[in-house]
Amino acid sequence: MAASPAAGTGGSRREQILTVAAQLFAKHGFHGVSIADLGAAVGVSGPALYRHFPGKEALLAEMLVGISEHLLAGGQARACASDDPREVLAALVEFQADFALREPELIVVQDRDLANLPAEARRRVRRLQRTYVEIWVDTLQRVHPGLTAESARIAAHGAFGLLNSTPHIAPGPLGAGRSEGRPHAAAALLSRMALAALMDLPG
Amino acid sequence: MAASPAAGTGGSRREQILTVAAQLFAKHGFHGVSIADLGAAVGVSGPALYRHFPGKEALLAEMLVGISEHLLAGGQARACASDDPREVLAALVEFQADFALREPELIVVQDRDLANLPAEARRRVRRLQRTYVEIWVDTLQRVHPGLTAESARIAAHGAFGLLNSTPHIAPGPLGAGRSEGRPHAAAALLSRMALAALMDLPG
DNA sequence: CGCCCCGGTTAACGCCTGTTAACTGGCTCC
DNA sequence: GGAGCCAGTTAACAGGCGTTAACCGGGGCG
Repeated sequence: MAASPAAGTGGSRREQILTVAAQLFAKHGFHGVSIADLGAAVGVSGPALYRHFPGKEALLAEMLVGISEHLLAGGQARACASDDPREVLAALVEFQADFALREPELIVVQDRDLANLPAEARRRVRRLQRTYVEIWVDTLQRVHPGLTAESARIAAHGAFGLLNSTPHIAPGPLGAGRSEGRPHAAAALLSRMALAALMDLPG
Repeated sequence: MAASPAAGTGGSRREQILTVAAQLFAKHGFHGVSIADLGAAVGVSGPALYRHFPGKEALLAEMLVGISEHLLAGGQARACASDDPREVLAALVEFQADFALREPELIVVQDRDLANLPAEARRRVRRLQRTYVEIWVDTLQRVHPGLTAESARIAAHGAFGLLNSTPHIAPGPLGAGRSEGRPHAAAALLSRMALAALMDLPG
């Protein structure tokens, strides 16, 4: 009735589609993946996807809005967790690094296919992203009192670029393994770099 | 005869097409721009482009190969310009920052639409990129003797992500103006961040 | 038992796109 | 002044795409 079927798996088909779509979109781009491809990848064929999503763009919208909301929520949680802006900054960096390393496909799709969203969803994602960036800007300005907001914004975007470089790492000894247990060496390295860059700012 | 027509303008139509294509591809993605759109944007209509390029993919190929060659050439020049690895590193950072700030569309297209290249061109671009990265890796290892090649590669990609974040900067006081004369404050800020990150590496 | 909705199928439609064909005005060069 | 190429044009084609329509098996429930 009100509850989704198979609550234990959490509406598995929908989530399976979103997961697979993220991988395919990351590899071939939104327009490079057809509905038929997507269906084939989850084991059904073609128009079956319309039983779960009203259209291809809606699927992308749900994916990108979900990412933005997740990042914003995580950012807000870290921002409220401490009064020391340096601690907050370190937590933000670690959070972003962890996400970027765990979900590189989402990182790729988010900034590559934003333009393919329908206008309304695009505005929504942009707003969420802006709010997330403002958390970083505020924190940076509290760490560096003389820093202008413009400079802080550039620095924040730079840090994102640094931390989100994970998709460019060829799978190898350091970056390898989706194993979530132990701390990744790559995440540690990138976090360290980001903190060094962000602590050295003028002001 | 052997010389291209209008050597003074350097085959202006071809270059105009490439420039406009870069802007459109950066905004809408390779598959999001039709040949007709492209023609309209340069003032001709549709199939006229086939007088200058054998096809849409070939156009993209020429663009991406050109970028990779330009970056590699610039990188090799900086690498040979000094014996002090720190000076080389600083020069590499400045070179990349300058390019990223001057040609943000090319930055976007290069890593977003690599997958849309025909196989042969893609391999060629990948090879050029790998060679460019190796310059950075070598330089980093000379600055930090204990650094492994894997770590250096991750650090290099991270630095690229940081420096290439320029397309995400909303046009504003710091990032504004294609005016090439005075040094951009944004470029200086990003270069400083990148150097701080790269000098702090372990090893 | 029979109803009905959920999630799937295949067939078909219409649009858009890359590409080719056929044709044409103008500029250069002999 | 005519030949020929260069850079355009419009018309047409074939293929692929997102989307819709029509149909159907199966499991839960009254």
